[in-house]
Amino acid sequence: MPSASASRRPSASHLRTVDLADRIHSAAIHLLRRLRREDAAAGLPAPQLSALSVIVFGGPLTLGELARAEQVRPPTISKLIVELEAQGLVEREVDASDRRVVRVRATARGTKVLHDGRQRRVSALVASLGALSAHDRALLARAVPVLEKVARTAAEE
Amino acid sequence: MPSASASRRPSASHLRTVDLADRIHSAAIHLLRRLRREDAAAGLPAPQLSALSVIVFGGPLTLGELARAEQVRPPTISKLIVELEAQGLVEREVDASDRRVVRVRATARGTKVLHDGRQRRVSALVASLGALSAHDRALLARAVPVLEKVARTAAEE
DNA sequence: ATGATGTAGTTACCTTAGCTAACTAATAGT
DNA sequence: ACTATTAGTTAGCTAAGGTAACTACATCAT
Repeated sequence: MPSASASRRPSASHLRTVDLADRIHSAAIHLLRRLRREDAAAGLPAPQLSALSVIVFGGPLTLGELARAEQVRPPTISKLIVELEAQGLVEREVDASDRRVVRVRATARGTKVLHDGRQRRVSALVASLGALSAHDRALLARAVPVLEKVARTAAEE
Repeated sequence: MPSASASRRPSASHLRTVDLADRIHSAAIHLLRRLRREDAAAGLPAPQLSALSVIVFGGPLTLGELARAEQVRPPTISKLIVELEAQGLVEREVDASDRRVVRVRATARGTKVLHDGRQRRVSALVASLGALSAHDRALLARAVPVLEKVARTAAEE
C-alpha cells in the first residue's frame, strides 16, 4: 500500500484511484442490497445461487475447490452445501480413492433452479439495464470484464 | 464487443442484457466478499461505513431518511445506529417540534473514523485498481457513474 | 376534548452468511 | 507404527437483513 497516502504529491491519478475504489465499493453495496430484496419473491439467496452456479458450470468439485472459487472459508461452504443439499439441489459424493474428499455435483433440479432463479433474481437489474442508453449499456459491458478481473486479482493477495 | 449491437439482432441484445446483469451481480458478490475480509484488520463493517458516510456527507438525517437512502428497513437502521452510537461515532437528537423523529449527526470522531477507515477498507481494492492498465482504469472510471445510476434506479422501483 | 387513525422508531425474534477454533477422519511420510 | 498433514465438520460467535408487534407522539374529525 502507498504508505505515502498523505498527499505527498497531489497526484491527481492516485487520488482518483482511491475515489474510484470508494465509489465501486459503495455501488457494489447498494446494488447487492437492492438485489437482496428480490430474494423473498425469487429463488435462492445470493451466496447459494453463486455457489450453485459454480457447481453447475464447473462440474463436480471438491468442497475445498469450491471454497477457493467462492473466496470463503471451509465452514462457510460446508453450511451452504448443507442448505443446498437439503433442498435437493446438489449431491455429495465421497471420493473413492481418498475418502476425506467430498465432491458435489448439481442435481437436475439444481440445474433447473439455477437457471430459473438466476434470471428471476437479476430481473430487476435487467430492467434497470434496459432503461439505460445503448451507449451506457455498452460501456458497462466493456467494464464488467475489468471488474471481474479486479475481484479475482484482489482475491489472490 | 459492445458496439456489436449494430450488427446483432434485437433478441440477441436482450439476451446479452440478461448476461450482463448476471455478470454484474456475480462480480458485485465477489468484490464484496473480498472487501469483507479486510474488515477484521481495518475499520468498520461495510454497512456501518456506508451509513456513516451518508450521515457525514448528508448532514443530520432522520432515521427514516437514512433507511430510505440505504435501502433498508427501519429496524435495520435502528440497529446500525445503536452500534455507531455505542462507538461514539454518531449522536442522536430528538426533534423539538415532533418528538417522534430522531436525527443523527456524525461526531468529530465519526468523521475522522470515516475518512481513516474508508481508505483502509478500500485499500485492497485500490491496490488492485493500481495494478490495472491505465486504459482499464479509465474504462472503470467512466463505467462507475453508470453503475451508480443502475443501483439508484433499481432502488426506486 | 376526545377518540380514531397514522407515523417514527424500537423491541423481540428469526434467518443467513461470514469468521475462528477445535474437532474427526483419512492419508502420507518416516 | 507413529507422526504430521489434509479435508471437512461442529460449535459458537458477530453482523446484517427481514417481519410482526409494540410505544409514543401527532393529527384530524367529530
